[in-house]
Amino acid sequence: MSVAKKILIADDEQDILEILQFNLQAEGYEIATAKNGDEAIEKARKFIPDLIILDIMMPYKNGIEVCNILRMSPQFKNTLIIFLTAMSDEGTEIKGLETGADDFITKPISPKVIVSKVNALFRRWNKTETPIIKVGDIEIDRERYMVMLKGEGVSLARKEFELLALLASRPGKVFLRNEILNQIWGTEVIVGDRTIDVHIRKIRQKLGLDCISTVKGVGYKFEI
Amino acid sequence: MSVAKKILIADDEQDILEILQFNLQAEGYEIATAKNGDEAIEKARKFIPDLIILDIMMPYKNGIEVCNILRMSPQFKNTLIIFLTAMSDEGTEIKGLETGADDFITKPISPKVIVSKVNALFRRWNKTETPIIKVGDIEIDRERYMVMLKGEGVSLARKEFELLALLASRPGKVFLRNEILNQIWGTEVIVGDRTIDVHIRKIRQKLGLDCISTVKGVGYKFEI
DNA sequence: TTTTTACTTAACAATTTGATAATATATAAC
DNA sequence: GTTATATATTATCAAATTGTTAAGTAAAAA
Repeated sequence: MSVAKKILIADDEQDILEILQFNLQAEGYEIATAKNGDEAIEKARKFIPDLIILDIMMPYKNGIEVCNILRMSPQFKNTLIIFLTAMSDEGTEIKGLETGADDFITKPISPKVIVSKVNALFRRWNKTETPIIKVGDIEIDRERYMVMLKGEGVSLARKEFELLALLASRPGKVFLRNEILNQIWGTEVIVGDRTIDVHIRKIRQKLGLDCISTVKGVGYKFEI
Repeated sequence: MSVAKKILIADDEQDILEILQFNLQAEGYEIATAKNGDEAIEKARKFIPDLIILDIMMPYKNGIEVCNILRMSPQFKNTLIIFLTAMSDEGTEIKGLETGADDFITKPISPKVIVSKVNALFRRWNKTETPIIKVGDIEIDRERYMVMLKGEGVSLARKEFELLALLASRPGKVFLRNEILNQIWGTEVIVGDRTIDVHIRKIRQKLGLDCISTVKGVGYKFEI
C-alpha cells in the first residue's frame, strides 16, 4: 500500500473547510487547512501537499495569486491544484486553467463530486508521475521495485522495500511503529512486536549504510 | 508536432455537435461526430479516436452504456472519455467516473472551458504509443504481431505476444499479476494462478534470452 | 477426420519470504 | 550504578510464491 496522499484546503468559509476536511479524511487523505491566501502559501511550504484545493475568492491573496506564487517554486511544479469558484465566471475559469490549475469546481459544492474528482485526479496523476525517490546516494524506484545505491542495484524483499519506500517518502519524518504497521501491514493483520525491527535490520544490512535511525520509544526515520 | 489527435463527439443536439466540432477543429484536432449511442460505437470502431466526448442523455444507448461497451474491448482500454451531463445530476456524475470516464463536463457548456479541458487532458496523457517497440536486440511489432530477435523472427502465440508486448511497453516497470490479468485477460475471465507463469516460461524459452525478471511477491518486469 | 496449435490446469519441486522466539545489547529512569 | 524498558541480532521454521513438467481441452488447420 502506498502512502496517504496529502491535501491542503484553502477557503475562507469555515463550513466549507470542515465539510471538505471531513469527507476527504474519510477517504483516507491527510488534510491541512488554511483560511486565507497567505496562510495557504505558508502551510503549503510546510505540509508539502500532493493536491491543493484553492478557493478563488480569499482575503490576503486570492487563489490565482497563490497558485502563481507556488508554481514559481520548483517544489510545486507538479503539485495538483484545483480551484474552487463561486460563480461560473468563465473568464476566471480559463485564467485558472492557464495558470496551471488542473481542474476547477463550481460552488455550491457537493462533497460526493469533490471526492470523485479528487480520486480521479490522483488516479490519473499516478499514471504519469514517476515514483522515484532520490535521497543522497540512494534512489528508490517504486515502479521498478529497485533500490540503487551509488549506482549499484540492491535487491530488497517486498516488505523490506515497502518499508524503506515508506520511510524514504518523507525523509526526516519519524514514523511511529503504529503508523508503519498500518501502512505496510494494514489494520487487519496483526504481527508481533519484533517484526518491524527485523525488517529494519535487514534493510540496514543490505544497504550497508546508516540511513535509518531509531528514535527510541517513538519509531524510525529515514535520514542520510 | 505529431499526428493530429482524433476526437469523437457524440451528442443528440445538433447545435452542440457543431459548436464543439468548430472549436476543437480550430485547435487542430481531427473530429468525428455521432448523433446517438449506436452511431457512437460504430464510429469509434472505425475512427479509433484518442478521446471521446459522450453526452449522457442520448437515444439508442446512453453515454454510460456506450462507455461500458467500448471499455470492454482492449482497443479502447486507454482511450480518454469525457462525459457531458445536462444537469448536475450527482448520481450520474459519480457513476460516470466509476465507469471509467476520465472527466465530465456539466451543461450548459462553454466552448472555452471544453477546449481548455481537452488540451489539459492531452497534455497529461501525452504518452506516445508506438506500434513498434525496440529494446536492445528485441523488436516487437504490435501491428504485425511479430517479434524479431537479432534480426531473426521468433514466433509467439497470441497470449505470449500480448504478454511480452505489455511488459515491454514500459521496460523496467513491474507489472503486478493483477495488472497483467486485467490487461491481457480482462476483468471477466478468471484463470488459474499458474497461467501467467507458464506463459512467461514459454516466452523465456522461445526468446532464449533473459529479459523478463521476476519480482517475487509483486510481479514481472521486462529488462535487458 | 485427423493433426496441429494455443491455452489452461494440475501436481509437485524449488525457492523465497516473513514472523517469531530467544538472547544480547543499548538507552533511559531511578 | 542498578533496574527497567526498548531495540538489535540471530537462527529457525512455516507459509507464501514461483518454476517446471506433463497432461487435458478446445479450436483451427490440414
